[in-house]
Amino acid sequence: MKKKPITILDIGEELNISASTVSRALADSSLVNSETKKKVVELAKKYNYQPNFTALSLQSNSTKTIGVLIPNVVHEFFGLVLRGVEDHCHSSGYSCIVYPTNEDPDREISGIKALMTGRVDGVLLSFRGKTNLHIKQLIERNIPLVFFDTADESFATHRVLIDDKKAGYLATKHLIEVGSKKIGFIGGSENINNQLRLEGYKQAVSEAGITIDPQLIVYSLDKSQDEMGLEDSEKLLSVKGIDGIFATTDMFAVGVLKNLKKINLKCPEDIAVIGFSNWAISRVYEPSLSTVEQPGYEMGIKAAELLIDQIKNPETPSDFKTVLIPTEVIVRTSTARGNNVAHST
Amino acid sequence: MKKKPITILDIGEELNISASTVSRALADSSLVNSETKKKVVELAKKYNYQPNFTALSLQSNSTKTIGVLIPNVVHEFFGLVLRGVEDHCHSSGYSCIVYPTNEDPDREISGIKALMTGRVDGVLLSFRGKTNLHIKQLIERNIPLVFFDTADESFATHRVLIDDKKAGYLATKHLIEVGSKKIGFIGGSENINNQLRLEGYKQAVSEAGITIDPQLIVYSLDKSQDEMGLEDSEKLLSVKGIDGIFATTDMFAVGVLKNLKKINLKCPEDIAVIGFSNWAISRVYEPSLSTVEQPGYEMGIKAAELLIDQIKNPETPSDFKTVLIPTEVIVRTSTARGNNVAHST
DNA sequence: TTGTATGCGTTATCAA
DNA sequence: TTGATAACGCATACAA
Repeated sequence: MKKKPITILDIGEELNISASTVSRALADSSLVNSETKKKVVELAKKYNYQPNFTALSLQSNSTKTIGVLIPNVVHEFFGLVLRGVEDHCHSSGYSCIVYPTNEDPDREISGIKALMTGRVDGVLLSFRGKTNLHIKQLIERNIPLVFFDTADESFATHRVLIDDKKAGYLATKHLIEVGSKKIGFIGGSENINNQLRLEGYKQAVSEAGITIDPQLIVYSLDKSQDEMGLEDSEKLLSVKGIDGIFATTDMFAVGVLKNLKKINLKCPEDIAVIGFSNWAISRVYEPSLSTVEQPGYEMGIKAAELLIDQIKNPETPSDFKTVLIPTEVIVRTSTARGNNVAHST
Repeated sequence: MKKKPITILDIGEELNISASTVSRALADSSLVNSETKKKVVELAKKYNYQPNFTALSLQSNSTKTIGVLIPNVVHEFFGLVLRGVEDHCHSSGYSCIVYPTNEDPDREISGIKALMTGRVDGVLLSFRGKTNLHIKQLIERNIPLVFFDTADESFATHRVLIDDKKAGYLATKHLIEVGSKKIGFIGGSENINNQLRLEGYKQAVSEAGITIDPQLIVYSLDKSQDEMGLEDSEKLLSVKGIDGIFATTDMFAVGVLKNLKKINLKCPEDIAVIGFSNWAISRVYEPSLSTVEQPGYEMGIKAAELLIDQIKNPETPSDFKTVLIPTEVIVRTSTARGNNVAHST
């Protein structure tokens, strides 16, 4: 039995004035008698009047809400992105509808469809492929759209990314600097981020005059609970003389560290390991894990900022930006050897 | 320049029929001529017509949306809750507006206020205190409300919780079973969950005929990045003869394990350690950490289920349920001693 | 200073 | 079988 919320009409009736006057009084309009204004405000307070959000939206044609399609909410990086998005939204008076897609194309499509019905003023989206058609429809409807984390070049939108290739390059270069010569690459899945990180890896290896060895490059298909890629990293570690590993996620790097203990290889002495993302576990694990910072919070803030700016300035911007959030290598114990010092951040 | 989305009126004009007929045709009403129906459907498809969500909401007085006030989105447990909530919502045709409150009372209050304007059909809320007044207003407005994780007894609502006292009891009892006699308790903050877990701890200790020793009970105020409570657990470990520790979070338990290495105490041989929540890190860390499962996903599913049921059956239910999601002790290396065996889950 | 009428997009009711 | 009209709650242009 839903009790009907009080409306300006109810207030007007009780005061024998029209709804418009109530509306104006509540908006503190200068055209309204201060006596009646006072009465209205008092009554509104008494009944704890709240304007109906849906009516406001219908009339203003804006919902003050954005949609966020995010691959995973149980994830340190994406969680940070979401927190950044929400922080900026909150300070701009916006709300977020969150659609965790769990990397399922069907969920992505149904999310995009839901957002095409005018329930949000804009969309934040991590592009995972397979949804091109629906994204196109979104853009055709002129619904502001900003990509984060991954983007499709073919769409004219703002993008907020990290430079994955550069990050992969820097991580690999760091391994080379601490003396690694036979460096393995282990990636979680063959998505675009990991492909770019692999390109960076290849560039760094080539620049160092080392031949790229395909048997050192592994994509793990491990979809187990923790996705540590234990089996695949074991295989990688069996390559003779391997003395460095770049893993595209911290979890995979930890999987490597675990396997190292089993086969009695010492890290960092025998083999240096670097991960990716700077998750809590990289700080906590022993040995602590060198990694590449992936600033999710900043990415979320920036993406929300660009989106809301675009919502507020609806004339189609001619200059779509690709914002690259800076990353950096964080050196910890797992690569602390040679003339390098471990920072225990 | 926001392109106006197409409406049933537009379609009607083009076909020289009224909006009502279009509406009926789209609803596949049997009262409409199959010829015109066909035309309408075709045109709607051609223009990719989507009914305006806001108008639908205003007219039906329901938004098919729920609000979720959640303390933290960068958090394995709450992330799982959110995933569960979203999964159930998705399969019931609902969307979620997420308000991460970051434990900030102001954010909680502004979230609740935002939800009082009719933009959601119901609210999911983890009660953190200090917002009693606003929650009361929510209830007075007959907005369906379900508590998860923590609840305030004074409100008549459904609740989805774990039995924290029992969980604390079982964790401590497990330590006793593996031979611990002088057991420390370390909790992250003095919130209601931790207080209940402490009660369980006390009960188990007392039942074992051990006197409760206040110096063995510590609440850490560590608000550092990782909240491992390193300093406080160090203090606790300095108590002579301590041979078991129950930490109310896995992160704190890991902090204990780290400190043990420093002072050359062996786990589980010299001291047994059990955490709480069954986070990924408890499986990954070495030694692997015994812990108490805290089923966030199930909690989210159940909470969303109760809320949406209540939304669909608006007559005020007389029997508010308190659903306790079952928990269990997960035994790993950190307590594997005596006649116990480590399960490496 | 206030009231009336209109529109936002849709469905439902009533009339034709 | 279809159309006109009201209603959802609000803001605003126009009339008084």
